[in-house]
Amino acid sequence: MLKISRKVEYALIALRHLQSLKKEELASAKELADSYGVPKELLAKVLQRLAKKNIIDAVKGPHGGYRLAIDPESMRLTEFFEVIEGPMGIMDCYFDSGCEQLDGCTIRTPINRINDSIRTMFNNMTLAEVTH
Amino acid sequence: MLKISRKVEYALIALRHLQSLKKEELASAKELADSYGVPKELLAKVLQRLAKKNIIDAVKGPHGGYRLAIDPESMRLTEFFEVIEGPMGIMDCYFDSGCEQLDGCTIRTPINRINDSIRTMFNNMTLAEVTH
DNA sequence: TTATATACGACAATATTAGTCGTATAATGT
DNA sequence: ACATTATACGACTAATATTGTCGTATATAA
Repeated sequence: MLKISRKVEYALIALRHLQSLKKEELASAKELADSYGVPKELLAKVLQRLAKKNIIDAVKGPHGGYRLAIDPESMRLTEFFEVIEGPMGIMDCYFDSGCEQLDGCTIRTPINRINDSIRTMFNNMTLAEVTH
Repeated sequence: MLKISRKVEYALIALRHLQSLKKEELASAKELADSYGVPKELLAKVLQRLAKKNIIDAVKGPHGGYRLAIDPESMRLTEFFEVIEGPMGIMDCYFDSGCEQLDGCTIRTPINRINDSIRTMFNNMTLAEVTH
């Protein structure tokens, strides 16, 4: 329980690396996967997602790759997590409307407290605090 | 990711209920399971664990059940989680020595930062804050 | 036009979590 | 003594989530 997923882990590792590059310099999924010993295909998917959300820029073709597109200071961790995992996980009770509204929500207050706490915490943390 | 497990959820619900009872009053696994619509067997297991760790008292036989044995103010959430889940989850990087010490730990710093944050947070929260 | 890299969906393998079942043991009341 | 009710506990199965793989399409540089 309360585990950070591999996807997020890989994303953070990759971002950390991209952050260390000179401006305009690129790193490909293959390079990243090789240097950190993580599965290339999976890492690629994560990078694609980050690219789609404009957190990183993607450059196609030979000598292509990725480069940071945002200031990590400017992105909250909650937002970042949700980019990768979609609105789930902790946020179950926030977004999951499959839960029966009636009896349930009195019962769930203790869990909501914890969710709130975690959420607040990650709302107050930026990507930079983790990757720098 | 970062989900609270059902076991923990059930435990919190049960504790919350036990807390509301008069001194010396008991609630059985069956009663609790029925009133909150959770699977009895699973809840029973969780309660047994809490009993084994003296967080609640167990009384056997007809009209038996459980009753709170500690002051919820006195128990940190980390400790509580570990009673139920064992030393795992967030705590992966803390206790899991199966991870290769060498290359790995430079790579994992971002994740460790997050782990630290979560852990610190739950260390500073008591059971009471969640169940009251 | 070939090689390299991203983009993306479908699928398979694993791991984790959730839930069930059977049986033993203890206590209560008749 | 014995039937009933409740906890204790281990083995097992089912469901779900995560992780990882594969095939194919598309863009681009040389």
